[in-house]
Amino acid sequence: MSVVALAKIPRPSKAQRIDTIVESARKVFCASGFEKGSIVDIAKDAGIAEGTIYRYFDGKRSLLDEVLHRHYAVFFDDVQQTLPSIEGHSNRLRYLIRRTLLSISGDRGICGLITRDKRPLDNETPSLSQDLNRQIAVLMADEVKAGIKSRTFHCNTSPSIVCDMIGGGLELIAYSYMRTGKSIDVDKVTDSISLTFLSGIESSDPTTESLANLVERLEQTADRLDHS
Amino acid sequence: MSVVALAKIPRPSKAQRIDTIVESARKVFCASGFEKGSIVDIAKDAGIAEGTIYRYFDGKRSLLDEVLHRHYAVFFDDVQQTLPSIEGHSNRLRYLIRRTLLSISGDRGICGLITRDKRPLDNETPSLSQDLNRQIAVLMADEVKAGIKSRTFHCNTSPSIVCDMIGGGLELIAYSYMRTGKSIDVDKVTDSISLTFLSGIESSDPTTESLANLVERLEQTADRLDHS
Amino acid sequence: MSVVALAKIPRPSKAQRIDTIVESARKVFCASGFEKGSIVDIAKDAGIAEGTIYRYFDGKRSLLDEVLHRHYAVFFDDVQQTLPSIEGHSNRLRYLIRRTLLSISGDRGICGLITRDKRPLDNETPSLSQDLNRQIAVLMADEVKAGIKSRTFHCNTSPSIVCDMIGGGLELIAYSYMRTGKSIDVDKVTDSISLTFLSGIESSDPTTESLANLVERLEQTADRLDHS
Amino acid sequence: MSVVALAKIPRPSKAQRIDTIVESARKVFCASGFEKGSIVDIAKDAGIAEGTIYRYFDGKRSLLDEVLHRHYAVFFDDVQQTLPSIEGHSNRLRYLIRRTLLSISGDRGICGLITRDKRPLDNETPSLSQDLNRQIAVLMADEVKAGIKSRTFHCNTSPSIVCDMIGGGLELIAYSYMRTGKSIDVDKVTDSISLTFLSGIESSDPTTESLANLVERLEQTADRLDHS
DNA sequence: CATGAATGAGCATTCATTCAT
DNA sequence: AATGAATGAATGCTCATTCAT
Repeated sequence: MSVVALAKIPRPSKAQRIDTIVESARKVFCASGFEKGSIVDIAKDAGIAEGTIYRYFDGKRSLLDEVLHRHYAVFFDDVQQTLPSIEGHSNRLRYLIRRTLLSISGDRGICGLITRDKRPLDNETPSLSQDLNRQIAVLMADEVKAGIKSRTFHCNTSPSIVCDMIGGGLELIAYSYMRTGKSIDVDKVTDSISLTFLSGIESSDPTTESLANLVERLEQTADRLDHS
Repeated sequence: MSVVALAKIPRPSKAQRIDTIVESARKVFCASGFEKGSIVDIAKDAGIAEGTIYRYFDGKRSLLDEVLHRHYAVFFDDVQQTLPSIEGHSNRLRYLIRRTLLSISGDRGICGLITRDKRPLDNETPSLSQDLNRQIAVLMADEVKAGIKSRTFHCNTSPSIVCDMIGGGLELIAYSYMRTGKSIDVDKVTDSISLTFLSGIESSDPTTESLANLVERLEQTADRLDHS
Repeated sequence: MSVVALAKIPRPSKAQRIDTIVESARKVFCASGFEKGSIVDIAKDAGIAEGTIYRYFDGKRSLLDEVLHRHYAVFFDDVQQTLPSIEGHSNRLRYLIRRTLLSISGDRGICGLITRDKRPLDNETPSLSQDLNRQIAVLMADEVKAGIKSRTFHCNTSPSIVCDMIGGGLELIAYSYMRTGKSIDVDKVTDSISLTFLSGIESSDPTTESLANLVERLEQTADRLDHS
Repeated sequence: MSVVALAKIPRPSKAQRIDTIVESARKVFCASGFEKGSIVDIAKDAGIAEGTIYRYFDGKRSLLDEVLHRHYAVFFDDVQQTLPSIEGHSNRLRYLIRRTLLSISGDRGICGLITRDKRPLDNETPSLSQDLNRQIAVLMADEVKAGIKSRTFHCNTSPSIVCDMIGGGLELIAYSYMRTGKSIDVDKVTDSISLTFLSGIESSDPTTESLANLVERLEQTADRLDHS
């Protein structure tokens, strides 16, 4: 190893340091949660002194914010670039669901962190995670509202409740994933959720029934023509 | 003061003691959350010494478990007595949703507690609350499965995902209730949720309609052919 | 040693505990000052755990307050009982000076503590010591004011400034005592201070003297004239 | 941009650097006190790195010393030039008092610093401020001693105690100024202090009494001569 | 010379749990 | 059985000082 090579690593750049710290924070918070994850542990994991962390972050909470921010940033960048290119409110909702599921299944650790530390309620500074989760919900709600306006969706239900059901469902699926570790079949789950809130689960709704009947009559007519 | 009068209160029975403690724990945990609610506060509220609590409970976590257990017991007693008397899987699901909403809106305090301390994940002893929430989910899932079997519901979706959506939706509504304090219109929300997962949000599909038209035209043609 | 005797010591009473803690706090604060004196040191000196201190005191500052309070309590009890029995404003001022000097020379440790931690200026909760020092100043100022009213003292000077001079002088003497450890001759210093602010340091004014001489010569002349 | 222009500022001289640092230290210490004022803040204010400070000063305490030293230097330069030109020990003492009061009221910031951080006692390196205050005391004490020698002052009191009273009084007035912000009427306070230690506060001092008596007897003698 | 990142000891405070009484 | 005093480990955070660059 040449002297030059040695000289190249000794002091990581500011960005590298921050990356190291955030990554260690992510690991520790994911493993122990925000409350139980200690600064000492993060410093140890990063191989630095506790004080160093405070050079880059105002405190524990700021660290958590950065960890979450980085996680969500990827998600929102992707969504903002992709969403406009999708036609149809149903399809766009499908995409949002699928993208969220991918995010969940792609980073089991942080998913657990978000899953646990989501509810502050009394904390002065609410965690970043709820804001971002809320943004996803808003994206979905906007889609539903637009869908209702364009008559794609009927207005028998409240958009916010539909989104609560989608969002809450995704959350529980995420949580189940966290606990069991059983991998998520993204496409299947996306289909299942989409189908449920699009068409419901009732088998005997009028439309479907009449469609079935019509098909049956069509077949009979075809048969008649065939045999004529 | 007579001896009899003295003898009447002197030592509360074991059950009474436990009741006192659990009730105080409920109050404190609801007010401050599990982490921030301290044993000292509970003991003070119960008018006893801290040590006494440890005679009846293994530790803080056990106390929480008992608080939650009692809360859910009322719920499940009610459900077990009412559910069998309701006909139709849709109606039974509706009942479960409505009953859960009532439980949420009826005890804002404990709802907040459950809402916050739901996710342990790494704690040795996982909170009781998830088990009980899970039981509600199981009740719902059973209903959906039975509905599919009896052809009331179609099988294009997964029962567990439907239940995740219902349960998750209820959770988010509960959380929103906790944060805003805005009272829940139980019947309206029940309708909205039921409609969503039963019939979906899609208007009658244009495709289905044109298909009907097409069939009609085919039929007319067939008729004409028939009668020619 | 009997069993009974053994049983008598094991758990010190609440008052004893507090005494132990306050005494240790006094020692530590006197030795290191308030800022540098640590709770750990106090606990160690008292032979107890840090947490125990917090059972009896709200925090570090409360401990200091108690230490100072106890110190001043003796002083003020004494003053309140003695002051009314002394006649004459000069004598009462003398007593206050002397009593303060006794307090200073009698407890070199706490004198240093007060001497050092007297000036908060920006702290939210000002230390108790200034309040109490202020009380002494008020006692003295009241005496001076009453003296002026009764024409014992002339009104060419401001009572508050006289008291500042007495109080400030005592403080510097205390500080000097702290640094050198040289014992204070209480009576001599009392005399010196009293003389200074009562009569000042100017020699009988030459003008006054020559006037006296002149008068004497006039008298002698008068005598001679008389007897002639 | 020419090379010359660049070359003109690039490296401040050692003296300039020190000046910058000391001035920033003065600002920070005055604003936050010695303990709470941090090296980082000083470095930021000076627009340099923390490490640079340590190239010019041994540590935080040295910085404080230099700040105080410079403050007192102006004072002592002035005093040394003015004092010799004043006749009479009383007048010289008056001047010293007045000059000190001017110093106090002229720089409220550093006055607070001195007022607060005056008493180290156990610190390895005692603050410079006491030494300098002591020098003022020495100047005053010299004056008093000389006054006693020349019979201007009587020797019933100790010079050091008189100076303690003057110095301590000035200190308390300074502290009061710091706390209230109420401007000091330099001339009035000077008069008040001077009057007090020169003539005392007793209205009926023996000299005055005997003078009154002498005058009375003089009048009586004159009367007798008149009537003889 | 100057930098400023890194250090790491130090501190006040909290609280679930234990155990002597 | 009940008490509640005592424990002491654990935590987030500060900052004077050092030293590699």
